[in-house]
Amino acid sequence: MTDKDKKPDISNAEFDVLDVLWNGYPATSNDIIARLNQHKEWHEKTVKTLLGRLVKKGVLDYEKHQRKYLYRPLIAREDYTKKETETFVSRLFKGKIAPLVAGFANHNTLSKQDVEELKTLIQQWEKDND
Amino acid sequence: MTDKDKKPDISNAEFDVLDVLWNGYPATSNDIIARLNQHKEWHEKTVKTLLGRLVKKGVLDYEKHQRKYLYRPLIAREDYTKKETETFVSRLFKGKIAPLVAGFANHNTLSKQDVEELKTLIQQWEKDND
DNA sequence: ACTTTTCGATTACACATGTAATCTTAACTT
DNA sequence: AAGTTAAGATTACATGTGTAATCGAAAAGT
Repeated sequence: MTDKDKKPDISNAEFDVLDVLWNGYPATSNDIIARLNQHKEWHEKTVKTLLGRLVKKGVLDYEKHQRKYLYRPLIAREDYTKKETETFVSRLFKGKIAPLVAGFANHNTLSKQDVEELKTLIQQWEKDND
Repeated sequence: MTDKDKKPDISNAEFDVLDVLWNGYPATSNDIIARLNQHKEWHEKTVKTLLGRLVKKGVLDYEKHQRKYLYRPLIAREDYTKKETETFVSRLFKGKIAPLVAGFANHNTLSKQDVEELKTLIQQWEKDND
C-alpha cells in the first residue's frame, strides 16, 4: 500500500459533513450547509473549509455546474462504518462484540425492540452457518 | 457542569498508555514503557510526555516514591468504555446496537463462540426484563 | 459594460497530537 | 561531600483540527 492509498482519517467535524452528504447526494455546499444547520449552527465558511478538506483527502469529489460544485462521497457509508467499527471494537473490546453488547445491556440502553432484532440476527446467522 | 468537569478527551496515543496501565497498576513509568514496548517501540520520552499529559488531564494520578512516580488511573476502564461506546454507537448507528452487530455478522468477524455469548446475554436480558 | 454578489480558494490562528530533545534537580555512587 | 545518574518538567516542532475571515474571479443584476 503506497502512501497515497492510506486511509483518510476523517475528523469529527468532517464526519458530520460527510454524514449529511450520505443522506442525500450529490448536493451543493449550500444544500449541505442548510441540512447541517437543522441540527447545529456552523458558519458557512466553516462548512466550506470542511468540504475542501474532505475533497483534498479524497473522501469527496465534485463536479462543477456553473460556479457551484455538486459534491458526492467517494466512499460508501457502509465501508466507512465497517472499518471504524472494526477499529473501535478491536481497541476497546479485543475485537469481540459480545462484551460490547454486554456493556450496553448493563447500561440500560437496550430496548425490547433491540433485543428482538438481535435475536433475528442470530437466527439468521445460525441458518447461514449451521 | 463546570469547565473543569468536562470529559478529558483521551487521544489515541494516550489511550494506549492508559490501556497498559489499566492492565496493572500502580506502575512506574519504566514499567509502563516496558509493557508498551512489548508491542510497539515508543521512545521513552514519548511515553513520559503522554503520562504527563494524562496527569494534566486528570486521567491519571501518581504518588512519589523517592524519585519515581507510581501512576494509577483515575477513571475505570468500564466507565471509559461505556462512554466511548455510547458516543460511537450514537454517531455511527443512531444509537442502536443491532445494526452494529448486523454489520459485524456480514463481515465474517463473528464466531460461533461470539454467537453463543450473545445468546446467553439475550437470555439473561429477557430474564431480567420480562 | 459596470457593479454587485456569491462561489470556491487561500490564509489565519489557537489548541491538540505525535514524537521527541533538552533542562533541572533530587537521589544514588563513591 | 562531590560527582554522576536518572526521573520528571519544560521546551520543541511539524501536522491536524475547529473555526472562521479575506481574496479573487465568475456569474448575475441593472
